[in-house]
Amino acid sequence: MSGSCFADRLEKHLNLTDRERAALARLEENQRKVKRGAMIQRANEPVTELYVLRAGRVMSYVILPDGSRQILRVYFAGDFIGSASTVYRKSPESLVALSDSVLCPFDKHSLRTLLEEHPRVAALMFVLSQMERVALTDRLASLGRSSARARVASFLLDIIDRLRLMDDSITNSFDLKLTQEEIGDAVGLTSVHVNRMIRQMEADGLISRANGRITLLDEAALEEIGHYTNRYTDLDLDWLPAA
Amino acid sequence: MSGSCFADRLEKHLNLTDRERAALARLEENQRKVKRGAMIQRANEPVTELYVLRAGRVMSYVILPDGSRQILRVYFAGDFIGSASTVYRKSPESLVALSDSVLCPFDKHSLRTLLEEHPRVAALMFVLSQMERVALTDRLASLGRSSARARVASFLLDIIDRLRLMDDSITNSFDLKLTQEEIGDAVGLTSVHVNRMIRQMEADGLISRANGRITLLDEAALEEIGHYTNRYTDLDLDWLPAA
DNA sequence: AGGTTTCGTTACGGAGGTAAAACGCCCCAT
DNA sequence: ATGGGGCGTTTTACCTCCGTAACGAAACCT
Repeated sequence: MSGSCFADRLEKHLNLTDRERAALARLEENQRKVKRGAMIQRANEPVTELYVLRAGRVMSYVILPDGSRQILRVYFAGDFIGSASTVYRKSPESLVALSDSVLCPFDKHSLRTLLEEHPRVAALMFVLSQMERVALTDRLASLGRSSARARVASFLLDIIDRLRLMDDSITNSFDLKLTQEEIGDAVGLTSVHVNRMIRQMEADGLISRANGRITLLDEAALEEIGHYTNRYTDLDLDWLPAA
Repeated sequence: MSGSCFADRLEKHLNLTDRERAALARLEENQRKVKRGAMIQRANEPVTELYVLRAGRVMSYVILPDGSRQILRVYFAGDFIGSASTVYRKSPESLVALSDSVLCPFDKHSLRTLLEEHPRVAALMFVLSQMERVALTDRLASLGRSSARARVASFLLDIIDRLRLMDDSITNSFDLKLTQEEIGDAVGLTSVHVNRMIRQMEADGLISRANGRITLLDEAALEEIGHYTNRYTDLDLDWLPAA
């Protein structure tokens, strides 16, 4: 239990000092297991905790007053989740586990201690939230005007690129753990239409499916259809304060 | 020219020390005036600068390969813009001035110096980008499934709430500085439909218009229609490292 | 004044939503 | 193992909301 998956993730982008790595690993000392379907945070309820997601899958969403659900983001191991609760008294979104997961909870005041002792970590958190901001603007552009096909294509590509960021062993297939209705709630379509698009993409030889796993057969074509470009690479973090 | 509008903005939420205020004011020493319509950053081109927007209006957008434009956000005096360029080598979005504006540019390495000397500023920047992240998720929810009416209503409310955040003298009317086509590109509609919605809302007594200014007559009804709640208040920043 | 931009309005067509039902599949209880 | 039961998927028919294209009116520079 030595490693910190959060530290591992950050080290994809920059070098950490031993002290920083140790401080980040300390965030993952407490571990809480949750089962698939468990509510981790409920929108509009007070929260004080945030989490490193150590294993599993979690999604965030909001329910609009008309009852429709908008899935905001799917998180994977190594992601830093619930971070809006650092800023807001009440959680702006709900968090639910898509599969059995391991969370490492810590409260805002541990965060304070961490930031006081390791100023550079604050800059890292700024970088992470900028990356997430840009990812969200890409989703925004996708929801604004793109066709159903484009929405589904870019959604799938975004998922696989983020999985690859965490786990080098990912090739071109993954287990989504989302129903077609949930995909619809993520990209702003009904399950009926998501189904049409997926089956069409399958017929066109762009993807294939087998027992829950989706395989992307022609990513270049999907990128074309989805107006997608991977933004998770090509970072410039040289300006970060020296270790 | 003593004040710093960026510092003023931050002080709406928390107390700064004199040293911090001075350091932030230093970011605004260089000022560059740009005219309406001027391109400040172009998507996919290398950038090294970011800006405090001291006066005027700026919008960010992307152009999708099919030619459609998605306006991501409109910025006002006191906003911190182009901040994605701290993380990415190439700007993920374009920035253009909606009115004659005053920008205070500084490069990533000044930012580094600032963060090294004032660790708490890094935490502040984290907070700002979390706030923006949440605002974007609200827009995302609005674009996902909401009707044209809802999109326009929540867009107008978001604008006025952000104006109020900066300027207490704003009451219930503002000069949008956007054409109906631009509103459409922000909320994912055509100008034809934006026009239908605006005229309908005017007929319903929810808004009124006079020489470019829009007045929100019934904000409660607009909030209902747009599924909108103001997220710019009710922050919890007590956990921030002590000054 | 003259041209350009923005606003306003129309008719039509299409992409995607709605509703409903059948089908497959996994899981669990008997 | 086996037979439901429930969830997810697939399919159909119909309909609505919004986009497209086009044009005239108004507003706005210069």
